[in-house]
Amino acid sequence: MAINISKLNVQCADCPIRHRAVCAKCDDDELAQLEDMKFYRMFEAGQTIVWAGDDLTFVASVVRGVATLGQTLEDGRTQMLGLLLPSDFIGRPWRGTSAYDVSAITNVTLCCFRRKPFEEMLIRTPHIGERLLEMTMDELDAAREWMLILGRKTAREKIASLLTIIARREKTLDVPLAKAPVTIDLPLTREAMSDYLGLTLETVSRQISALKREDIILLEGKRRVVVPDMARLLEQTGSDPISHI
Amino acid sequence: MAINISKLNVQCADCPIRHRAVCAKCDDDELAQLEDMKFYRMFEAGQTIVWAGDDLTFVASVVRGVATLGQTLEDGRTQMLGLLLPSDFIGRPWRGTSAYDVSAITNVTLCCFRRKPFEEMLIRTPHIGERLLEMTMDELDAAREWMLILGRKTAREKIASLLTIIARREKTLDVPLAKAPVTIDLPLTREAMSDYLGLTLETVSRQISALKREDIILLEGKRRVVVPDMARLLEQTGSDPISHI
DNA sequence: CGAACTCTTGAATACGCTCAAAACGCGTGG
DNA sequence: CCACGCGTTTTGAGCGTATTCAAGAGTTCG
Repeated sequence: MAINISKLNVQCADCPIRHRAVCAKCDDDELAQLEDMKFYRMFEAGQTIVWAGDDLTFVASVVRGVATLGQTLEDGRTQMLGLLLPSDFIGRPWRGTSAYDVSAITNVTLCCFRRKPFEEMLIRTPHIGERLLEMTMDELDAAREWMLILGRKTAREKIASLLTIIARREKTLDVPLAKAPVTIDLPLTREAMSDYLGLTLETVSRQISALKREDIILLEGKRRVVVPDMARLLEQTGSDPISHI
Repeated sequence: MAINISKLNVQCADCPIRHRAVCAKCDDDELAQLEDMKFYRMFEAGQTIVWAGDDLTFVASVVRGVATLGQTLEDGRTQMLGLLLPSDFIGRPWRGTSAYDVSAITNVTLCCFRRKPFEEMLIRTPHIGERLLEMTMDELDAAREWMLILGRKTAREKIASLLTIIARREKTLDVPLAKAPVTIDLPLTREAMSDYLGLTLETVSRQISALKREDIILLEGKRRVVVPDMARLLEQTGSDPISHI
């Protein structure tokens, strides 16, 4: 199922996520230990990486590609819980099964560690735990930001919020208040957006059409959005609360 | 504003949350250091502990009482993000301002640490970081569970989910599949429930009335709910996905 | 007893959903 | 190169759930 290239010799030092992933704070010696443990796995767009409830014998960092974290109700309703971009972490130490569905939406490369050895290293290497704590707290903030969006925003505000959040992530530059046009490449189908926002795909489509009709966004193809004036889009988000760094 | 009893001499060894809070893994020596740093603060029901955006110079554990974590949109819409029960942690190390509103809904006692000394201790005391990581991951799971509820569940399912979650927390006993009646003391007003569930208070009231009409729950006063058959209530939750530990 | 809350219930409205059909985009094969 | 098919997206019409607005009942406390 997964293409498993156990020991493809990629040097951690050259790794694109070296300074943002769970290993970010590691010194040379610690990195060497991780280098020794790691193995890569690749998944094709559309493949499922794990199902909720399945055994998960490894933890991993996303090296390349985009994956989604989601949950499904028995009757098929689904809710996306997060986008996993390069450097994001998959799995939970000390837990043997995945609580969530994880799926590759583009081709994905993971840098994996078997869970047990990783847990042991986590105990004896504070640098890893410190970084993992930071990352987990960031995830928690992101999840709570989504709770506000899901619980209290209208369909239009949800769409505008999604666009600004993806824009914010693509350009790590912070809020471009300058009137320069911003281009957003959506890694998501309309359906994936609806799963993220707790809407139907028809509602997503309608709201995007409406934003386009009002010249707040332009479409280049279906998956590329140009925002001529970011400030106007931000007005449509229901205005985020005190922007929490 | 806050009643500040700086050095009320309560021994950590006798503390009701000794084994669940951020200090749970600390040995005697580490505990002595915390003992030395800590100070208590008390807030009365209804008081705000911090506003989103305000400086937060301490971190704290809830010792007694119930507080809420929430966020507010400019136009006044609010979303509750979590309930803070005894042993839960408030604040984020390395961050000087609160991202959220924190309010006491009953009288609350906090065990506080000034942020800087706590951060220093966090670095030199892995036990604290390990426990904080565990707790943060639990919070993240809880937040994601709420995302599913907020995004995909109907009003009735939301109410049933809230009741089962509070029941689950009150009795740390796991799912009482036995047909024994379960009593739930709601620490929340209808409005607080609506803030939690992303509904209006009228909808909350109507759904609770409906569950009562169908004998799925009984009310003893407004704030006490008796569930004669937990299984029947669980059926109303839209059935949680694969119950994740 | 009255004031201030909290909670319940009703009636009308609106927003997003469901069901349905058609347009678009893109790769494959004739 | 065009025809075909499949998946994605758009758009429409009607419906249903939760909201809004409003009034009244139930509690608690000075």
